[in-house]
Amino acid sequence: MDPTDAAACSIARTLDVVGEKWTFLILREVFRGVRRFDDVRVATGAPRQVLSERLASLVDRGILRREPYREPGQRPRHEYRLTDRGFDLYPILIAMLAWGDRHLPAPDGPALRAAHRDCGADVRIALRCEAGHEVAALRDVVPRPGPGARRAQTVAGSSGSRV
Amino acid sequence: MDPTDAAACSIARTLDVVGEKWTFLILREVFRGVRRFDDVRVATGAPRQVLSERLASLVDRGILRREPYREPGQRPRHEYRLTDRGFDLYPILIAMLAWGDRHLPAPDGPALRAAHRDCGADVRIALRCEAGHEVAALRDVVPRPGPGARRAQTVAGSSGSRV
DNA sequence: GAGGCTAGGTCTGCTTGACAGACCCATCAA
DNA sequence: TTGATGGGTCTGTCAAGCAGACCTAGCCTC
Repeated sequence: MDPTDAAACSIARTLDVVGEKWTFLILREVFRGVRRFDDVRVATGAPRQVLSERLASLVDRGILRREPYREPGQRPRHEYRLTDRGFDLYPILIAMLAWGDRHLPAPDGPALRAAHRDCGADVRIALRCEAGHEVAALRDVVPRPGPGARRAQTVAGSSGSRV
Repeated sequence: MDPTDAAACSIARTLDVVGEKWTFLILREVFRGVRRFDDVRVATGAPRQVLSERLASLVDRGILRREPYREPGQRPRHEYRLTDRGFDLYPILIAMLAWGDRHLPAPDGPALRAAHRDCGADVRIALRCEAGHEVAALRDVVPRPGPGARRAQTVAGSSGSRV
């Protein structure tokens, strides 16, 4: 895949929207229900300017929406909530959580879990193909060119043997 | 979660390792079987200095390993291969691929697919809890504090109603 | 009305990383 | 020896991050 194809690659497009640390940390907080500017700022450690800009960008791109609210005795304020489109980013965060839990475990165990609402057990990523098969091993997932690929190149051909 | 807890959060730890665009793009290429410095450079468009530094960092952190090889008539070279630890990052990329396919589709369709080796069908992320339940909706995944959380705070308590 | 408080935003100057382009070094073949 | 080149490093410029300070607007109290 050369940069021409990279433009058609969904991973690259996703990265254009969320491919940096602060954005992911903000999404983590919003997923957890932390929605106010200063709460997010304290939780993530993001500088105000960075946070302000990222929140605006996420709203622009339809991932978050600003919801006005007002507590008695205070001025009107806004909180940030996920759109459906934003909610669909959750698997990325769950996958990151899983990788970190497994490969970079914290001494006291994780601070955050993703749990199944009904039974409370931890939620994990599973892989399934559209024909309905369980894909048990990551090595059973292979990259293939899709319809938007521009060259007739074999994906794994150019650098020798398989992954 | 304040920055103290953030240090125990697996998402943040994962982001410390892979939380930026170039790293993900490099991983995409290596997952696809593109392993040589210049091939990765051309495919990702990364400047040499960035690529060199990121590759070294991924090797340092045990995600990639450098494998020497030598083609007849050429000097010794290295290619970059995934470690098992690196391979476990695949679900993150698959989740990104899915999000991009769905929310930012390319006009000609995706350039890259993740396919099931045995049957060729597209692989997708599914969610399952450790008690064995299928988690059909993302909204059935709820954040919970884990054992490493430092405060007795309720996760969703501080900003009002649920996500 | 004035004054105080503060949530969220903006500004300034400094630091750090990205980036383009150039250069460098080591290994091979002729 | 020379020439080619893969992978790396260097230099100067630009852009973003960052700390700290400042600003504005809406509310309340006096």
